[in-house]
Amino acid sequence: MNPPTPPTPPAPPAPPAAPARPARVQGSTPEKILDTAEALFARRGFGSVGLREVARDVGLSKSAVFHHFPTKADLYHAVLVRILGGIAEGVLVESDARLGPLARLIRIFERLVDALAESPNRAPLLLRTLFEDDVVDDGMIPEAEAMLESILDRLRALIDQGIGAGELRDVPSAHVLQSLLGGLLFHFASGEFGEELIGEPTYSAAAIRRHKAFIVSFIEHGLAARPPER
Amino acid sequence: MNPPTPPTPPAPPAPPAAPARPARVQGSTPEKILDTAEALFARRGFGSVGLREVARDVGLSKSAVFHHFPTKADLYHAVLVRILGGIAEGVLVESDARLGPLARLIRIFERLVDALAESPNRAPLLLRTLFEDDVVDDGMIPEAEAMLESILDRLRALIDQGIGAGELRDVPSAHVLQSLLGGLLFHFASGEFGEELIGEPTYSAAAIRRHKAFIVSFIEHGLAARPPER
DNA sequence: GTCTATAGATAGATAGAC
DNA sequence: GTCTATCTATCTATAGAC
Repeated sequence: MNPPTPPTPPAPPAPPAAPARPARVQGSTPEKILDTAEALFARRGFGSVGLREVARDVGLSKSAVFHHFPTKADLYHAVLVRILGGIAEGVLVESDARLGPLARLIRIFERLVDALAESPNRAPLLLRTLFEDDVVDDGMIPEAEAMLESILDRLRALIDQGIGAGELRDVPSAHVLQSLLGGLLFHFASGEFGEELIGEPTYSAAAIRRHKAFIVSFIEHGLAARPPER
Repeated sequence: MNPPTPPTPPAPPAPPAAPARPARVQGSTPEKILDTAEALFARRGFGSVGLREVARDVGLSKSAVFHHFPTKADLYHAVLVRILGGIAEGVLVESDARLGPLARLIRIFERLVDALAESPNRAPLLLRTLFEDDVVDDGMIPEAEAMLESILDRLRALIDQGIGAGELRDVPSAHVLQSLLGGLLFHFASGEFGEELIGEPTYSAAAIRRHKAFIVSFIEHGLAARPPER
């Protein structure tokens, strides 16, 4: 628990000269605040996180945090928008037009899995946001809502195209998308419960690979009109 | 902010004589508190609900609430245990032994959908509990954890039996169960977001029917070794 | 069993010095 | 841009009268 660290032992408030460990919290002060707040909001939700704790973890006073983000809601929204941006990046990219809707859908969901696996904060925060009425649904964050909508529209359009092209069974696309997202997010958001259930760390390479395979398998077996060629 | 509170307002705290509407909040005082807290916790989570609000909605003082439930965590746990009991009831019942594992699995999931549809609080509270580390995972509520485990064990055993009997494809049962639960819960927990996406009230008879059909369809097409006979 | 009163801590947010 | 000090409101929880 206490490695010697001979060169400069008794220096807990390290001067900003040599960052001993290349910790995650780097970059500008707003970025540091966003990183810290993202982790806390993802773990415990909007209401259960105090700005006192955020400020302490960043190494600032509460007032400094308020200087960068005028309200707690603003901070949450900034965190959310940053995460949605990272996810939209992987989803909204134009895919190879030579592929059919089914193949494109599979590719996009593979990218979605990768995007969610990139940080253990993304899925929990997104899942919370989608079903916590308080924070998002008050219509106060058009930016985040527009980003979310564009992602969902893209996915739903692909499903509808697949149905139209006869590649997918005639399913209620919105309903399927909703439940597919639920299963997708829940895996990465289920924390200790999920790890206990599946018996390995949620974000291990093996679990991510298995989850991607599950999502693809669901699309191929549960949605595709014809079973995959093997 | 300060309504005068005349002697007898329009009578919000209806006397227990004639229940004008057969409202949900009836029964003993602890039951009333549980009903109220359940709705609030489901909507906003543990940390964002104050006992002040619970007490106000019940029509009691905070102290009266504390008399029945010594701590806020105790109240949450009581709510959780009651919900898990209602769900386990539908899941742990012995099913017809003449049916194969696949048919039994489908029946149990149909009952699970019904159990979650019974109250709009069940799925949100359960979903929250499963991925909020704070409330449940501290190992302080063996009762709820044991109930949850028995439900999950039952479902997972059925999947494994189905695989063993050749009725289901050889899938990682825990992983599939996790994602299936995620999709199942998320539909009923997604609130305004879900209603906007699928375009109808989540708990409407049509949406419930559609969700049940989706779950069954997923099992039949995505898990069963052979496609269903039509 | 329910109440008022209160304790002690913390919440989000602001003022103003530096 | 960061700080200390402070504001007001609320938090969980307790004490004690009735």
